[in-house]
Amino acid sequence: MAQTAGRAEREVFSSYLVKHGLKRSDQREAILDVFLRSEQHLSVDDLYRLVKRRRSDVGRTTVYRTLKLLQAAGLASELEVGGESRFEREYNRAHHDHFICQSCGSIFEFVSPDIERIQEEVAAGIGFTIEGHRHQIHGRCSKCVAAPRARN
Amino acid sequence: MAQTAGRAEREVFSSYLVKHGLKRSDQREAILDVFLRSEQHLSVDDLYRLVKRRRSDVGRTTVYRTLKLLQAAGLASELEVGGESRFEREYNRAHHDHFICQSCGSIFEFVSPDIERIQEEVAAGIGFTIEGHRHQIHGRCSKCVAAPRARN
DNA sequence: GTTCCTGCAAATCCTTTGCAAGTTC
DNA sequence: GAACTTGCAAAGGATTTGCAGGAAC
Repeated sequence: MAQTAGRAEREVFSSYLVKHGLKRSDQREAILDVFLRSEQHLSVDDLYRLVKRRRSDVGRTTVYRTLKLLQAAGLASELEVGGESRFEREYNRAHHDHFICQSCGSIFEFVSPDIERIQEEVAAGIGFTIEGHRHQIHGRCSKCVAAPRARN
Repeated sequence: MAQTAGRAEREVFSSYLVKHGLKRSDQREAILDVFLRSEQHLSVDDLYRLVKRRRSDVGRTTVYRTLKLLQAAGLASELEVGGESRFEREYNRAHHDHFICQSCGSIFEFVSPDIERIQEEVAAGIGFTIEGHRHQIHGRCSKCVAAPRARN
């Protein structure tokens, strides 16, 4: 299942490399693999540590470089949470925004066609052409509201 | 007018200092002054350079430190534009979000009660309690769409 | 006088870059 | 074999911190 889920992405990455005259490497495959299997919204360091467990000879630099490739190939997208960069899968995923719990750090995704539409209207009102947006809502998730022993 | 506009803020800052056992200083006054008079959305460096013009003996460190105080006193709030921290006046200002033109860099503010309301509804749907949010829309402003010679 | 402030330089933190050695095609 | 990759160490850029001297109260 996880294999299947990642197959398309692996092919996209392969094609991207070929198309740009780049080469495959074990490190790149390990990083992509870990990225695809892991939970969403990992920081560079999360990813680095996870990959390191599998191949102790991978350097942070390569993780940074590979993440750039994954972004360029449309497989990963970056978001910023509390001043920290995080990455999530991007391929074939619909646009969405994020709720972030200040207490436990968990991230929930949401989409609101209404908000998207109103954005367009407001933008049109001042002649602004939208190319993208970033919408993060922070607060407390239901668990943390119920049990208010905050993590920090 | 500018004087009048800033008077309340100057008093808030004074009270904040007294209340916390802190002291006034010429540097702090100069920084607050420049901050209040200048355009919105300045970077630390913008502010530093502007203050430096008036008092060449002000250090970057003091600008950083004073900005923290202004935030704590509720006079300034931080936003992040393209990986760069920027600061805007916060005191007695209504909540608003930002359009950012990728081409010329200008920032427009907007508010949509509808979006705010829908946010609350979506949040309520998953039992999330909102404490704040950050909503930035990027694209091209009307000027830059009309005259597509981009700045960068 | 005590406590707080300031600027400088040094230290962090995160990310990128130069480079020599190793891989891929 | 030519071109690309890698990891390390060094360099960068933004922000913070230690500290000795100076200012405010």
